[in-house]
Amino acid sequence: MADPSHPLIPEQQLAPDRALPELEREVLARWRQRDVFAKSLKRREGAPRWVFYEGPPTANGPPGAHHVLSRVFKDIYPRFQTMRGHYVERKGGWDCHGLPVEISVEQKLGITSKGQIESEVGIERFNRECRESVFAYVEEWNRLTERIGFWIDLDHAYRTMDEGYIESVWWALSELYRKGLLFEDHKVVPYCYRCQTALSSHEVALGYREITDRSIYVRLPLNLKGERTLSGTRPDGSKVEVTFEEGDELLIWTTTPWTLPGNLAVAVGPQIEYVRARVPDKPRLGSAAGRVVILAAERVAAVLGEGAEVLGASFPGSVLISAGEGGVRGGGVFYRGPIFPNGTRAGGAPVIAGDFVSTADGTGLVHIAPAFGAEDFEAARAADLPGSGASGRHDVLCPVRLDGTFDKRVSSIDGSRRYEGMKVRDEATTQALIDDLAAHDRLLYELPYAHSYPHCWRCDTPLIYLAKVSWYVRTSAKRQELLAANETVAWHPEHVKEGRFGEWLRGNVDWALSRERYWGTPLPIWRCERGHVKVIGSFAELEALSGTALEDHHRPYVDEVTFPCDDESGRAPLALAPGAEVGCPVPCGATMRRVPDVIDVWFDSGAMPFAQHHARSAKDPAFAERFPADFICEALDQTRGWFYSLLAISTLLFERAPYRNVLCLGLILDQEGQKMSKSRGNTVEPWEVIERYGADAFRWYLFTAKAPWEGYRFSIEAIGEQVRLFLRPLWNTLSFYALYARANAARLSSASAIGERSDLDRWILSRSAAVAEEVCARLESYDATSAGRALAQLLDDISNWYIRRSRRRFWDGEPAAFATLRSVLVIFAQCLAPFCPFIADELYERLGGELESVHLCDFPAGDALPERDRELERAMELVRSAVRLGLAARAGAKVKIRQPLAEALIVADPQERGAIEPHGELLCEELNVKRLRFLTGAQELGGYVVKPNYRTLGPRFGRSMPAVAQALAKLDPEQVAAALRAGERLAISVAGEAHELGAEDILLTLQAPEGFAVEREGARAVALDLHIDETLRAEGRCREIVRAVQNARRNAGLAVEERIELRLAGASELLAAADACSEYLSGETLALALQLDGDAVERFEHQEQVRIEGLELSIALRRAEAARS
RNA sequence: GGGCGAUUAGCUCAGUCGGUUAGAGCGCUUCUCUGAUAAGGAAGAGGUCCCUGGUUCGAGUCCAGGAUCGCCCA
Repeated sequence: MADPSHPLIPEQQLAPDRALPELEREVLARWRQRDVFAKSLKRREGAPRWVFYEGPPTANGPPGAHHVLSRVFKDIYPRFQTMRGHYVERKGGWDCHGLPVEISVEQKLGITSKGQIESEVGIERFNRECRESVFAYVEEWNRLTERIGFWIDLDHAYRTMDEGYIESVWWALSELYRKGLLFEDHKVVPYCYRCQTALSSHEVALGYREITDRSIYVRLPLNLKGERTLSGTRPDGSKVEVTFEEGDELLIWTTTPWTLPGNLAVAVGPQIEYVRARVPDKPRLGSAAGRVVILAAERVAAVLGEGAEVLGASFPGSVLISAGEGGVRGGGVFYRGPIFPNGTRAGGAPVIAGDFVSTADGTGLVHIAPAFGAEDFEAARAADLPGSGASGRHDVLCPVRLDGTFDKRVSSIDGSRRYEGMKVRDEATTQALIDDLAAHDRLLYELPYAHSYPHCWRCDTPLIYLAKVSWYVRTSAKRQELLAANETVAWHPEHVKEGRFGEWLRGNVDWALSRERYWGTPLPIWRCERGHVKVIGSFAELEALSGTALEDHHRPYVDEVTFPCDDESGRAPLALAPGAEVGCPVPCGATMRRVPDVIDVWFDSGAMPFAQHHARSAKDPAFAERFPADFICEALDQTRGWFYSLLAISTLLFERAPYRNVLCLGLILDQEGQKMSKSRGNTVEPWEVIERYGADAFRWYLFTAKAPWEGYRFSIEAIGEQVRLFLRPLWNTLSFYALYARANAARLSSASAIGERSDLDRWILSRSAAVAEEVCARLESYDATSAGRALAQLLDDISNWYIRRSRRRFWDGEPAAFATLRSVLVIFAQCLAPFCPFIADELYERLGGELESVHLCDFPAGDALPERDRELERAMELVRSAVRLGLAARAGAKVKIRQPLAEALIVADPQERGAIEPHGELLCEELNVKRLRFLTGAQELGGYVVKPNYRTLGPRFGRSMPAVAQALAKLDPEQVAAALRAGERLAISVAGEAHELGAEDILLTLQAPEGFAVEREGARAVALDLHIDETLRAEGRCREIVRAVQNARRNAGLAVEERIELRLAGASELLAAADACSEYLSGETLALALQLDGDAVERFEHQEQVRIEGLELSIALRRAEAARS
């Protein structure tokens, strides 16, 4: 049995320059062969679950660097939690439905419009093509997933297009319907008339572009004979009276002239102040000069120019309002409508209230076309206008057809010309409308207007907003519940909770579910001609009703399933046809047909907690055991995507949040901070990174470069740097261990006892325990970044301090050193396992780990860790700081480290001295000095500077702090130092008052003197005695010679443990030095024979000439074995 | 236009509760060490902590306003 605390002799030497990608492929093969992932799960069967949900990607395109990002973060925490003793199932998933899939198929089939799908291709073939293309890249996804070490069960991945999945979604929808949370309504949606489809919000976001539209100011004459005086009240209670006259005009502004034929009303801000103003006589105001128009007081100057005459006092918008909830009011004004004939009755059109009206631009009066704007729609409906689809009505005035043309109702103002068939956003149409307004004296003027406007991201057609019928989930009714559920979630980063996500929930609107598309989960809603609705919750239910069993519930098959309506209410509700509310037979008996829409794909993925297990009940154990998730992780853009759809569905169905922790990831940008995109050509291909540097390097970079939600400035070089800084030194540490363990094989394998651990051993063991604890705590709180940085620090401690300082002991084959290094490396491998699963496993394997893989280990914690010795850790910190100072002092004095010096003077307080002194030998070696001398006072090394400790004194003295600082500056520093050292308190006087200061209130800093080999840091300093006597000089030379010989050995290609014969010749000073230390020299260089003479050294096969302190030295050496034979 | 986040050395990033000399790594220059290391050590150059104002004895840190960038939304 392999005890990690005992030395182990590796079977083979490890090349220091081992190619990591190749190593990783071997580790992968080992995992496969040993079935490690399955075993890691098996080991934890019956343990408490820690639940992970996979947010399903779509596999119809190749995976990119950002997918690697999310997949490695989806890997590290489940791996960690498994090591912590949890049972962490990881079921894969694929998002199959949706527009991106449809579009790739459209492109493949060479079609460009929705119409062609039905007329030329047919839904059956189209969906078959979709089904096939969904997994076009699934092989590459699988390959990459495995290669980056993302352990997830792809063999049992859920797929949103599977029959079982769809049935679960149907169940969810029928539940929502049962709870009254699924309903049908009009809604204004962004719409592409070329593609003839509504766009989802994130699609709209893709297409914003800066364009210049023609905006116009339009005058709408009041519908008024003579004059009329209206009174009103301001919010502050003051009364207002204003008289309108025949000929007064409402002034509106629009950037979309084509929406005017849909006009039903004008909205004003009830609390905005308006005025009657006379249009001045200016060229551009042309024919309107002298007219009286009504607009917001604030906008007069901007719209009419400086100096426009304002008639009378201003009045609040509420005065104007003529229609509101419940229909037409008593007061207010009307204007002559419709602006363009549009099939509605001519007469007075009302003024209504609009909260959204602003005076930032325009006139403060907004023309309202309910079918063409979401705000228009809401305002008109709130005012209960006919033609707004208001309560109980389904008569939204929408004189535009789905192909983006006006219908036959729309004509020119005088009725002379029909606009039917004209595309609404065509320039010719805009021109015709403007000409028409001008010809009828309605136009004030026109103004180019540059703004950001959404376009279809596929075909670049400017979008229009159009009222359409859609099915909704009534999420807004559960807003409080959604917010309460959000409260239970730990977000990483935290600000998402109250910020982006919280804001989104607070502004929650109902979830528009319908998509007029083909490849998606069909909406399970059937309706008869009389308007009765049935929502089907299972396939069996559908079969029972229709007698039809389907193998595939996608369109078009499901569209063909019909059944007689069994409604027994005796009423035909609305039937979508106005005025169709009539009686109905019992049972109704009319044919029920499916509503043709499919559902938003976000509903698919949001249903995954239960749908992935084909659950159709909250009590289904397969679901209930795995709900909610402990952890999910996706990019930040999922806030309104998956994060929301999961929360909404779970809250509405199960009244709780579906996840406990959410990790949000940022974007991957290129080096310049630009978004990566194929068109920019700045993408970094994952495979390139992996093949060059390996998956561990990629992972390590992503984990440790920065907080993952901040986004990455990513380049392949940045990953190379991580190899150089972390993975390579790590591998070399292992390689070092193997090298010396093998060189000392005989001694190590025969030694039964490890022997006593040195301070350094106990120090690195304590450090590794400290870091293991920290890594564990950080990973528990989803902070891989600082966990990884702590590990990097530990590696530095191991490799650049522990090993460097212990080289001699490794060289001598001291079992305690090997045992220590091995334990430390095993702990390191275990801590590193979730981060870099490949190299960690290789380390563990090479170190003779007890189990088949590091990934089957428990995370090192508690009794499994070496004992902490915090005092030792602290002492070593002080020692290393003294070393830093000493080395700096040497550099300052330009004395090489190889030259021994007699003495180092250490200034330290008694406590520090107590910590450093036991490690004096180490300090001497590192600084290459013979002795240490400790000084408690700084007298010999310059003086002290006394500074106030603002941290303690600031709160105490507040604004008299400067006086305190002044008082302290006046004291004699040496006396202060002496007094504090004696444990006395210090009396000072500030503004005539006496105060006492303790040691904690004073900072003593050393004043560094000029011209001495002294370095200081705070109150510590190290100085060096620079006097070099003959003994020291000879010793220094000897070390130079040793180094030269070692170089020669290396140049000769000798292995570290090979013995040599050595001959030196040259300057007598050097030979004398070599003679004086011949034992040391032979020992260091493994010379069995040493000859110092001026003889012909050319008899040995390797020789070289070097200069030491300007003196010549000839070195000749050969293998000792060669000499014997 | 609104919300969220970011802005610290040439580059990539730390910076705790506000505490008085703002750090690390990379890169650069010089030196040094080395029989594990593609490494290590020292010194140097390099900073308007985005700007302006405020709070405070004291602001990279807190507050307000602004700029720029990114994301989300209109």
